[in-house]
Amino acid sequence: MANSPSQNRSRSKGRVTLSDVASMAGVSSMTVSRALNDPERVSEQVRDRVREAVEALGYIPNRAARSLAGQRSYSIAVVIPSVSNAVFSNVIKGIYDVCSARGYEMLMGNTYYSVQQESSLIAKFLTHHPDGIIVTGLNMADSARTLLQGAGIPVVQLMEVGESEPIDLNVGISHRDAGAAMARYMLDKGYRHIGVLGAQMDHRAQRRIQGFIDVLAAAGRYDERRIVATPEPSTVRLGGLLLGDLLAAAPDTDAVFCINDDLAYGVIYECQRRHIRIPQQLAVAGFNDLEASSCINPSLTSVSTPLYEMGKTAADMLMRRLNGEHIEQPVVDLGFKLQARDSA
Amino acid sequence: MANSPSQNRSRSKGRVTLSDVASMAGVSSMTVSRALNDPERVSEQVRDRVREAVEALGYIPNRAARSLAGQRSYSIAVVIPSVSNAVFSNVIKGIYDVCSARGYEMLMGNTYYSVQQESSLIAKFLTHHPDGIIVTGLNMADSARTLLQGAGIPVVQLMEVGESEPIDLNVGISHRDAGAAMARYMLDKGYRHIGVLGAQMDHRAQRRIQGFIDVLAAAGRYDERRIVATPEPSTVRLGGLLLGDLLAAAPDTDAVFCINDDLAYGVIYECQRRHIRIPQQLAVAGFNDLEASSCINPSLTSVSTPLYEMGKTAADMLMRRLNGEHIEQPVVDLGFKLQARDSA
DNA sequence: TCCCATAATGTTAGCGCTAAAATTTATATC
DNA sequence: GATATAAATTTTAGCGCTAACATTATGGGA
Repeated sequence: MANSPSQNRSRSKGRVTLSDVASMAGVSSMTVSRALNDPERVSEQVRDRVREAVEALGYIPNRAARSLAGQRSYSIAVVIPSVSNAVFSNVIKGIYDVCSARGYEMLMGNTYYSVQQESSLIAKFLTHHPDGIIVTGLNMADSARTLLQGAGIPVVQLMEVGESEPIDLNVGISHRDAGAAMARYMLDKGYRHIGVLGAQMDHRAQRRIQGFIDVLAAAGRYDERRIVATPEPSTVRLGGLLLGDLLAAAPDTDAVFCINDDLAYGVIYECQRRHIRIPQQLAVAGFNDLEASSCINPSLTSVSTPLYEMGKTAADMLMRRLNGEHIEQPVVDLGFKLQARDSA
Repeated sequence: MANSPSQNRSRSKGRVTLSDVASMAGVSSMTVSRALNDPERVSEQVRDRVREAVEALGYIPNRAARSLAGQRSYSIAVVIPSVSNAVFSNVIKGIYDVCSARGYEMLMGNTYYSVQQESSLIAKFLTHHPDGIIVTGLNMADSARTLLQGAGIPVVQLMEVGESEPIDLNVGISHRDAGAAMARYMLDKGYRHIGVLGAQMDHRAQRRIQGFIDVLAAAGRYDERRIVATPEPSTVRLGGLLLGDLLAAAPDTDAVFCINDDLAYGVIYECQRRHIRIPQQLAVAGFNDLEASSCINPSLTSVSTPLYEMGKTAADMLMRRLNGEHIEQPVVDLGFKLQARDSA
């Protein structure tokens, strides 16, 4: 009972602390700290005694104390539109794999595609004083941009490149180019009455459509009636509904570019129900090339985007910056690949 | 220059602190703390002066210091198999919505379906001294269980109920019952040569299969050849491959229960390629009732599970516990619904 | 008038850890 | 063996905040 920690009326919850470990191991608490965080700098025998004491006492380090004393949090903040979106869950995995391997924690938050939410989320996250922050996209509220610029930590803007000057680091693809590439592909294949289906029109989706439309217009094939877009969240069901709208407005449409694969699946299912043959009567293309796109019937022509790599690259750049390395190339365009399949 | 903060050689990074705000507002730092965290207890004029000073200085609170001084972290840890799984992303959204509304941060980590990873993740998270923790499932390594029991914080075990005694709180559904319900449904519909396709056989998937098989066996309809399972991660493509294996082993199979909807989609696509008519030649059922299941052709019979509600309920229970409320019902079974559609 | 309750604010001390400087101990060099 | 050098460890002093207690104003009611 004599050596039970903190029987006094202090504020402590009676947790086992570094100094408990230290007195058990017969060294100073600083030595224990080093034995745990920088073992090289401690003699082997001390290291062993510390390890024993840690195990015997069930010591769990306190990160809040560590952050406060060390003036860094060993965490990075990740601000994305929505975790429950297959696109972002792949990106997150890339970030996660790098961060967890380096001992960094991830603070994750959803903006639900709202710039206001994004700003308040960033403000909230900065109270953790993360060592770095990854945000989605290049366009954000001025308030958010100001916060990030003043935070004094590395910032990675993820998903898109080329639309505007990044705050700091930037990894992604050119959504405008990707949209343009798809338009050229469809024109090359001989389609002339080409429609576009869009939902949850975030900045990237808008850029894809813009790139697509610009090419159509340059070829004299732009027809406003064939652009069907809604701010609603994108779902498979919605793809079918939007196809209905498109065909009602422009029945002679012979090809349709869906702003993402989910919509395209919905379009394919709707065509099956309407007995519209793909691609003979209607060509269909998607975007992101999700796993199912190569399995569906007909297999879906889509734009393959390096989602996992984007996350991984963003986190890698952040880690290198945190290690004090110079980043020779602050903007990285990872490129895309048009995956031609049976649907178009 | 006299009032610029921390020009000395201290360890501070020159951040704006509470006492900077305090001296600008002409009050003590404790009063600023109260003005920010418990505004009711501070006079209106002081509140205003503090707010002005905060804005003028761009003060950002330091959560590490707050956690350390307050002996709580205002964060909850969430341990799930994989964020990049549609099932869990729905659950996460439920947790996230509750937590962020209450000012709690979420620490999220992936176990990638490994109990070892789960244990080390839990150990890592406990260093943050989260105010509560949500983990997936009832079965975990003994070491993890011991850690959680000793952590002295509320624990919610999520996704499944009824298999064993929970550590603390428990929200989910009975996967065994759900599997059994599906088996009974198929038997009622007259199918007699029923197969099962499984992948990424976590504890829940195993329970679903077990419940399914038990009912088949009781009806004298269990045939080992028709159980095709793999530990590989579940994908749409894999569904098609497993169907091939099943039909090779037992060509007279007339119905198949897929352990999740992704596999079922793959089965449907493969049947389309093989010109197997669903449900006439082969009935197909899935599990989880993802959004696309009602849109695919034929629409997929599945078991609808309250994913978002599970997350929300788990977080709610945690919050109530953290507010000191008594939880009269520590185990909550949210139930499931067999969604009969055209595929079976 | 005094007394006591209540509200508003201030003071003190310390949460558990680590940076930096100070000290001790081991090792190499002549 | 003395000296210089490096390695291992300890000491000191906070990091920025809040719990707990102390103090000071404010307002009735006797």
